[in-house]
Amino acid sequence: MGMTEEHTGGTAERLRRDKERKVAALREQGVNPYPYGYARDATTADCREQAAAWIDGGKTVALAGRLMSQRVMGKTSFGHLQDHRGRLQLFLRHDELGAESYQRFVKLVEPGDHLGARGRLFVTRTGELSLRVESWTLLAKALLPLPEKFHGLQDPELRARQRYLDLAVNEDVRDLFERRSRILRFIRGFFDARGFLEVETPVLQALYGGATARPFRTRLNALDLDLYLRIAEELHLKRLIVGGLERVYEIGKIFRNEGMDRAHNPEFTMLETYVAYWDYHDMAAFVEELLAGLVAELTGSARLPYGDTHLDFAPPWPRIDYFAALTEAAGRDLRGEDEDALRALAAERGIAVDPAWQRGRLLDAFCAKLVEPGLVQPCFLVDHPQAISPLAKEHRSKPGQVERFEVFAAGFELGNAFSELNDPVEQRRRFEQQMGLRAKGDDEAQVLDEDFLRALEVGMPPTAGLGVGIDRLVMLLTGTAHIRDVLLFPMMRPEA
RNA sequence: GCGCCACUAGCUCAACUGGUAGAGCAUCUGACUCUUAAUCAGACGGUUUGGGGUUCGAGUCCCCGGUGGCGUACCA
Repeated sequence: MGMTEEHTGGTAERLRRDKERKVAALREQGVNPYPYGYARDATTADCREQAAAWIDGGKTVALAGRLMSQRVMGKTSFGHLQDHRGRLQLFLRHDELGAESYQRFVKLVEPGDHLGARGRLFVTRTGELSLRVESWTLLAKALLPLPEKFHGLQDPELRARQRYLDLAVNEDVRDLFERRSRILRFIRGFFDARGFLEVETPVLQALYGGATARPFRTRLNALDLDLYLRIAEELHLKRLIVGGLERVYEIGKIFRNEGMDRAHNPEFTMLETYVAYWDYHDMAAFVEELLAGLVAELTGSARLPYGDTHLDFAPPWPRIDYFAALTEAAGRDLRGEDEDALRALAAERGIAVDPAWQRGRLLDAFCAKLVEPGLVQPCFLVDHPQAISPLAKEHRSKPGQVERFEVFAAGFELGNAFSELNDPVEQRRRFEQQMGLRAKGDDEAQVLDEDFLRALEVGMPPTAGLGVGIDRLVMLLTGTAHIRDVLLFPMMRPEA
């Protein structure tokens, strides 16, 4: 054989054994490789901000973080310590730490381990702010290696599956999720400043509604009951308007049992808000202010970089009538066309349609294909057909249309809003219309909800409602092409 | 769903028309008291995604499975 026992197994196994051996050696030296805490008193960012003063004052600081690199040069060593605010170089000398501590750092510590380090700041000959380490403590020993230091972790599958590693080594990923958090914080602040109540409504529901989508099913053993995961927040939030809460919003997970691609994850975050006594014009102005504010928060102006150009969010944005846009894109007015004519035209234009779809959804297929991709600058597509908007109020002057808008930017639908239908008799008729579509095979058509109708019968004031897909908003605001990259833990097939 | 493509060491990647699987980083040993992709010398590490087939011979060609990427369809 010629191989010693020490060298059997793959590299991964050997890397792990080396680290386990180090853990054992540390314990033998009386060092706990997994202690209980560390009295950190500064971050690497604090060090950078206060560098001049702290160097002058000879201030001793205690940092904590993950060792990302290690350069041992005999009796001097360098390394980079990374905390959640950045990195700082560590400088360790044999004659300053003593043989035991120095050798322990050289022999038993590796990139990937968590350390606490105490010392004074100085600037090296090459000009890098560094910590001259006077004492250090192992805070947690890693048993797996970090990815390669120069190329890092690039495989998109590994990055998504092992987001902890991706976050540990890819700074731009940490930065993106900080921006996502800022976006959510800004939104909450915006609503809170205007007297909105943040609420939470059920995810598990006996009936699903509020959107056109297929649900996930689950089961409640205690009540021996089949349940659905919600596909929208709408119907519960409107019950709250009936209850007199007047201004509510919810930011929560929605689940839709449909395709996955770069713009769709089975679970995603939706913002919905409902405001009593507003109509959809009020809501449009509100959306303009919210999104312009968000863009300003992230870029300092109303302009958002987008490809070679930019999107201009300064209000007001154009209002584009649904049928006017459709007529222009299709080259003729589709309002008078019957289903057969629409199907023939779809076939002619290469637009895929489902045989179960009725007129309304056929029209929307044209819109999705011909109109929406061209909506690059922020705008509102307004006054959709009633047939595809069963929860929206009929338009006050356009027969067959409803008071609804969809917000578009970069060819993406960012939000959907309407003057909410609050006539319980008309709402029942619309539900029955939807149930008719279901019976004809459209399994995405909406389900009649008796309790919601009862709520409307108790009386809902005139109300405007809005839904915004947060993940898509984050994609737009951060210039991210794939929804996977704005989700910390995107849906993945289980590992084999 | 469908179509195309990819999968080689822990990570990032090589290996011509089929002919003994390599490198850098990481790891281990040694040298080195201002380095930073440290450097220098040496060593270890592989069922080439799994299974089957063709062939004297398969990382390479064929078939089936797994996972992913991109495109396409629907939904936010």
